[in-house]
Amino acid sequence: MVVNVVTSSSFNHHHYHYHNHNAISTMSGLRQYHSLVVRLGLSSHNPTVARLIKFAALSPSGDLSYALRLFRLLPCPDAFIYNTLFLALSSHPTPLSLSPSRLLSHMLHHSVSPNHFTFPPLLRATSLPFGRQLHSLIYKLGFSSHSFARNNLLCMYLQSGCPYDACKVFYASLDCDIVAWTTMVTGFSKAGLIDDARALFDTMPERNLVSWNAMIAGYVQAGLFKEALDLFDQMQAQGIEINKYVGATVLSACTGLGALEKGEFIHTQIQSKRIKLDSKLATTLIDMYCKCGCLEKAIEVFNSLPAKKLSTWNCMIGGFAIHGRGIDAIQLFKNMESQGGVPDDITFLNVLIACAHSRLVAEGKHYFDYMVQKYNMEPKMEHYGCMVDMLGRAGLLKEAKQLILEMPMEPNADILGALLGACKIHGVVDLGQEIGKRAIELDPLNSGRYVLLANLFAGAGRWDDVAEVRKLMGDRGVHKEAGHSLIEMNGVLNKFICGGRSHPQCKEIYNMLNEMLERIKAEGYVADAGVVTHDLTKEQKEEALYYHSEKLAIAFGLIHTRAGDTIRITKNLRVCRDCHEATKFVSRVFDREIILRDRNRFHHFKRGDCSCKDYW
DNA sequence: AATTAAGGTA
Repeated sequence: MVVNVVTSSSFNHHHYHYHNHNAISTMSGLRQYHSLVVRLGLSSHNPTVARLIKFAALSPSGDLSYALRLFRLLPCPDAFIYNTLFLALSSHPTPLSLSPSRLLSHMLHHSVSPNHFTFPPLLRATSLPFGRQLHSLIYKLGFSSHSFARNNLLCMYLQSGCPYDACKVFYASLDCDIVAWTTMVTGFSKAGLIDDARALFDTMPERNLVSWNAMIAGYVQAGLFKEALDLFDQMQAQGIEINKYVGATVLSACTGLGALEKGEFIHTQIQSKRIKLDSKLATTLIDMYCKCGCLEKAIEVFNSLPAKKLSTWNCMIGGFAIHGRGIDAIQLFKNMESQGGVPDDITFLNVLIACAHSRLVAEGKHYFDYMVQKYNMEPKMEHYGCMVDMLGRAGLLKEAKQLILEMPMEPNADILGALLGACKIHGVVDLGQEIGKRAIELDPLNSGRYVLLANLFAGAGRWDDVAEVRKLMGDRGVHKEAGHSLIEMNGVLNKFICGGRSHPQCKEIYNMLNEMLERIKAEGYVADAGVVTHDLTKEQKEEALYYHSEKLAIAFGLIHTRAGDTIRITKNLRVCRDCHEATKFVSRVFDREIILRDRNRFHHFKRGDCSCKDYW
């Protein structure tokens, strides 16, 4: 743009002409415009410079340091400009040289009065203790009943871990709006006060889709998936329809439970309402299909996406990994690279998990080196953990131990736990004892390592050591996590615990279970009493095994399906070897495909075999 | 001249 002679009378004309037809869209455009502004002698003209600051400070393609330079050149910046900078500070991820409190001091020192656009972004840019000073300033300046200021004040206290202070503000105000209520519900949930969140939710004077989603998401984040789905059902019963946020929230609840039917129902609603699959929703949907055992459906959704973000690739690679389809995971990784995708540490973690679960040791080693060589990435603790798991499971215990010694960081309990798990699989008691004790000391409240160590001793017949581990657990008040299995049938979730008798169809289920056991025994199944470590008689051990929650769930599944059908079960812990054997027999004898999700991965049982090839 | 509450992957 060329400007020749500009007289004061023609100036406004030129200025607004530019303004209307040449919106700033890049930093280089902004620089050009800035030089024009300088030549026009407008560098101190607040409304003009404000436009520049706004773009530089807030646009994703902006440059905050440039905005600050422009600001410092202004002799008398106005409230709008300060507010714009507060907004920028509140949305900037990294801490800057300019703190919100210094900027506010500057503003007050220059006698610029805050207005009702000042405090909301300022509160979001700060935390305690400065937040308290803002609180009193808001009162002094008379903004305490301004809903935007108050709502952001609540947010500030809640995000600073002070729900009590938020409560004081909240309950002192008689005219809280729906945003304030919803903010409190979210804040309580995030503070772990899920019951208080629900109590607030139940007493809200009005609710909208955002409030419903906040409460449902609170349950999901607390791991209370069943409660999340129940609340969603209530929401739908009131005729409220989903949007993409609620869709994503509820899908992740389905994922947590392995509730495929419900997940499919949500997918159908998303389609019928023509909700666009943005990257978050798509990732959630793919993850739901992966973790509910429907890998083919996940692939279908994945392939239907016109553009794939890194998170989407990661999710799909992870899906192949947990289903034991290591080769497919690697192939997908290669496809991603060939399409110009750049992997991150999660991508590599998923590739390594895929290798570990599919006994692809050479490939795993290759990708572990490759992430360093090709992408210059530093393997994190999790990557080492995965390598230790992979090597250990494959029986390469010495290599696994060596890797732990060579790691640049101190191994944490997860790393040692992975090696302990390998010792358990391969019956290596001495190393397992040493590693197990260290793992337990590092993370004494995790029950899993005690159980693993006790089982390792039990396998070697070292009952005194078993008793010692159990006593240690008892003394520390650590309890073995109770196992349970879930199976969804006609939209109803059925939960079974070991030896449980509370199901309405209890009698039928136990009859079926006994019939099932008789038939598979006739086909050669023998109970593996070695996995039960209590000091019981052989009969008692078998009893305990026979009524494991997954066997109850399978019996229930057999009642409600026919030959050729698929039974899907979600278990919260790892499946035991005995149940794994029994399930193989059931798949053949009763001609069912049984898809079992355990804590770590999927097992697809078909015609007497499992997809994990007994490697898990 | 402009603000606030809700979602996913590891």
